[in-house]
Amino acid sequence: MSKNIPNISESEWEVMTVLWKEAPLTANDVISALQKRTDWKSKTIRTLLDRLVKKEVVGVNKEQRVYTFFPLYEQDECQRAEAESFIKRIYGGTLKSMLVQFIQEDNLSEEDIKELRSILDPKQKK
Amino acid sequence: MSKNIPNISESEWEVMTVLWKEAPLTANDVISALQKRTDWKSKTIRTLLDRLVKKEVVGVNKEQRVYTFFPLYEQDECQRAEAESFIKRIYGGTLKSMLVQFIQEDNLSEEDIKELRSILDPKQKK
DNA sequence: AGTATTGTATTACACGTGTAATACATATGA
DNA sequence: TCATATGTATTACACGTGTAATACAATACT
Repeated sequence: MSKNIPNISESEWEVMTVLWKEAPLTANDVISALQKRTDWKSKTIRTLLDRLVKKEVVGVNKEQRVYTFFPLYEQDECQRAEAESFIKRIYGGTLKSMLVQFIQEDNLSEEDIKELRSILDPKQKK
Repeated sequence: MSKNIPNISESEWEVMTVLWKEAPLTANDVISALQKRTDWKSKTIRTLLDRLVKKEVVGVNKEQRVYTFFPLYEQDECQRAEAESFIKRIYGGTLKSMLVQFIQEDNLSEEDIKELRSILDPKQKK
């Protein structure tokens, strides 16, 4: 079982996606990447990075004068952790009830449904 | 399109589930219901109720001396709103990628998958 | 009628988060 | 060598949330 992953706030999550795409990166690398998508000031992003380090979600290499940062958890495991707690909180624990709602409320196109079915299919012949 | 639903915090969500199950209820009703599942003090629950009222997620009837409370949004729409923002935040926007992960990581039993497939099926013949 | 009880209203306080600014140290360029 | 730029460290501050406690008002009991 994966250990307890600290909470990652919404803004922090943005930072993580940058590091998950590529790491290690310097603070400036992260700042450049994020400033393409957000209007955060560099100091703000720096704060987020520091908080992630303090939370031990991000590691830092201080051997050079300019530090480099890298994720300490895989994106998958963080997503799974978030998904589990989300589903428990909002749907009482079952992914199924969530899916049911999505389907019933017609938020999925025929296309989507076809795709979902094909994702499920291979599992059949296990 | 459903209007903008205010943010409902984790604890507040607990309160909402009580009101969604049955409403209107007095504060004491809500308190009793929640104290079966949590160890919150009555004052705490009262605060949560008041905050929900202030946020206009819960309505209150003050015609009697003892107020009664009731939800102003359906559970479904709140769930959908949460789900959408969650999926966008964590999975880049597609329910599919979330499902893929769940399936690939073997977090679904054969049973679950069979059920999901049967939920998807009826839609086929639309 | 006076007091205890029970609801409602107001206030509290710490911690996380969003959103930085300021201070400090070191390397770099003039 | 001194000023400047650039990176890191520290500090700030408001708002939401978790978690209540205290104050106030009206009813109910003695």
